[in-house]
Amino acid sequence: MTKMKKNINLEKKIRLRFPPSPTGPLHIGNARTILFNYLFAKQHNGETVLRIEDTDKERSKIEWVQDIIDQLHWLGIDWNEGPDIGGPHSPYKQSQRTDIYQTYLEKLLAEKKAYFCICSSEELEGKRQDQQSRGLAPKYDGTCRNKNHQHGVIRFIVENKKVTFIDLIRKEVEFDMGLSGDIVIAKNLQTPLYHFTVVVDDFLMQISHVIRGEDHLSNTPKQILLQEALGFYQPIYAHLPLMLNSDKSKMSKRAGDVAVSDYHQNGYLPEALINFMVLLGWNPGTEKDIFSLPELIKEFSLENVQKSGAVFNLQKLDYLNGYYIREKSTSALVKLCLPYLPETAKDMPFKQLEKIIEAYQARLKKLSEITEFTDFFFSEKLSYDKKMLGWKEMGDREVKESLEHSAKILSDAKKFDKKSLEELLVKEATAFAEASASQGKNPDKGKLLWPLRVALSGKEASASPFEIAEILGKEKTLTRIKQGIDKLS
RNA sequence: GACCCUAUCGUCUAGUCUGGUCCAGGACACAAGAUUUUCACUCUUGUAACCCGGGUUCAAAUCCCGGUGGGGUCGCCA
Repeated sequence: MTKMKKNINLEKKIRLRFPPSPTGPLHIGNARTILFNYLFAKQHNGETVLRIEDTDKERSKIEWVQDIIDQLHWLGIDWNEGPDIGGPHSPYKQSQRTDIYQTYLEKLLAEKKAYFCICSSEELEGKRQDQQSRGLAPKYDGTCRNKNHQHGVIRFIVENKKVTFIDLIRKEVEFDMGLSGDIVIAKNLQTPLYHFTVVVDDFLMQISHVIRGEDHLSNTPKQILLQEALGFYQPIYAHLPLMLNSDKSKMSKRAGDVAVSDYHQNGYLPEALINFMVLLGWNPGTEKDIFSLPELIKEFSLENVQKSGAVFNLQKLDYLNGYYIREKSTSALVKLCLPYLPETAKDMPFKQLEKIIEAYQARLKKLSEITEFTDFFFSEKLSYDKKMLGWKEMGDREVKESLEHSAKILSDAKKFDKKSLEELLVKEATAFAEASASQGKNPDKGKLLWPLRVALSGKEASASPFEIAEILGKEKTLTRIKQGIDKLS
């Protein structure tokens, strides 16, 4: 199909992993990485594994595991194996795999490929600062390497050699590991650390491709050395460009909305978020820019992934969200908007709610905006300044006449649906403008329609008076016009 | 600081491999106009970029060299 396919080892099953760390709610950058993994796996008929990387006991919390699962489901992303559904490589939480890691840790120790180190944090920190101040790369000096200690943290002996690997996005990358000291792979036999658990699990879970953020690029050679020491195969790597703040710094360091749940709660649609995230670093090579998840599975390609970081641009997300909101059926949108509507909305007939939502569908960028847009449908008394009732240069007297005229024609109206009301009011508005215009050539329909609309909505901007009047019904419409008139006298 | 990655409109990007069709295309944002009682939608138009300096070539956004900028990593976090 694509050139990409030829690079893939077809003898091995395509298996990708989603490895979030439950130290907080699912991060948008992580979600994007998972999305790319998901698309790649699906496209190649591969399998996906959700693996919870919770080796840091202090920072990991079960509630975040649930958030990760919930938000991924909300986005429409699923997996073949995971802590929630089990699978042949259970368990899928690293905190439950301590025995497995211990076996491999002992193997490394026995083969003298790792050793115990008793250097204190303070000592290490002092040496690090000293090295930095002398312009050297901070690296462990190997004090404990041949001391044969029987306790302490476990360090892996990093060979002094060059490690080269192929990255699917960046081609060949080379690191001189002589620049790196021996790395700590476990605090003790029961407490393994990231580099070690990743390598062991990727092997045991038979992961074929590791697609992750560029921040892991310089971690890769360490993990490759670990794979070699353990006799594991090497997965195929692809490092994605990072998601950036507007100041171009790494997005994970930003304060503000970085959790998928934030976007979820603020009324963004999963379709919009998916479409937005994939466009941050990937392009289809065509001018198409609207993609559903199934389309992405077909068209995604690692070859079209950008090499440099991408700034997170909220305006584009808003645009996409507005687009997908407009694409929704009205009834579907009502259900989505319900959480943002007052309690009383639940007592309202569904048909009525549909009319309200329909009137605002094109104006919505986020579901949450529906609250403010439509609050006047759910309150009895409107509070607005009487000055707002006047259109352009109209004085109080003129506004009052206008509203009284509207009240009269509306109370006489036989039909109260928006189409009939529009016909009736546009005709009347034209006549009203012509009658009151002393010298104006173009009848300004605003003279009748603006005061009416403001009296009904209490807002500078709203849906048309025809739509609002239909939804309000005759009685309420006339009451509001009366309330408007009362403000003027 | 060392190492690694990277560099096209304000932002996301196409084009770079295989130099000419690119006085650089699309999208968001912005501006103007049309429609319109308002806002929004929709439509039309516009502003706006090849990091810098050399070189190769008839010709460079595209190839080469050298700078510079940005990012990441250097943890008993992941």
